[in-house]
Amino acid sequence: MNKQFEAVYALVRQIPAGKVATYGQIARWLGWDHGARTVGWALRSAPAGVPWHRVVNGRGAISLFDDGEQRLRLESEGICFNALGRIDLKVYGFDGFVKV
DNA sequence: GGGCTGACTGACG
DNA sequence: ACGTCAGCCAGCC
Repeated sequence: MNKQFEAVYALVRQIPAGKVATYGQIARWLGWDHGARTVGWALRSAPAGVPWHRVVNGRGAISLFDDGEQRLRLESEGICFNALGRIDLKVYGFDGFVKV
């Protein structure tokens, strides 16, 4: 487990229920201006306890192929999807990350 | 050490 | 708003 990975998990854990964050947002928060992909990769190995389902791509859509499950989890947390199956980041976007 | 892959993003048409 | 192209980062052959 790398330190940077833990930083990602720490940030994701800060996302409260009913809110979501984007890969790029987390990436930039960590200083990886163009390493959003790495964030997704870190989440790929995310340990239990990390609400990875609250992380979506910059367009507010689920990039993961198992969108069925992820979407279900988000909806059970009070997050509504629009007709196009995307999340309104202006409403559910979370930006209250705190440095650890 | 070299090259490929991926849970992304921004720009362009 | 959607599809395509190119760029960046870290891990795994």
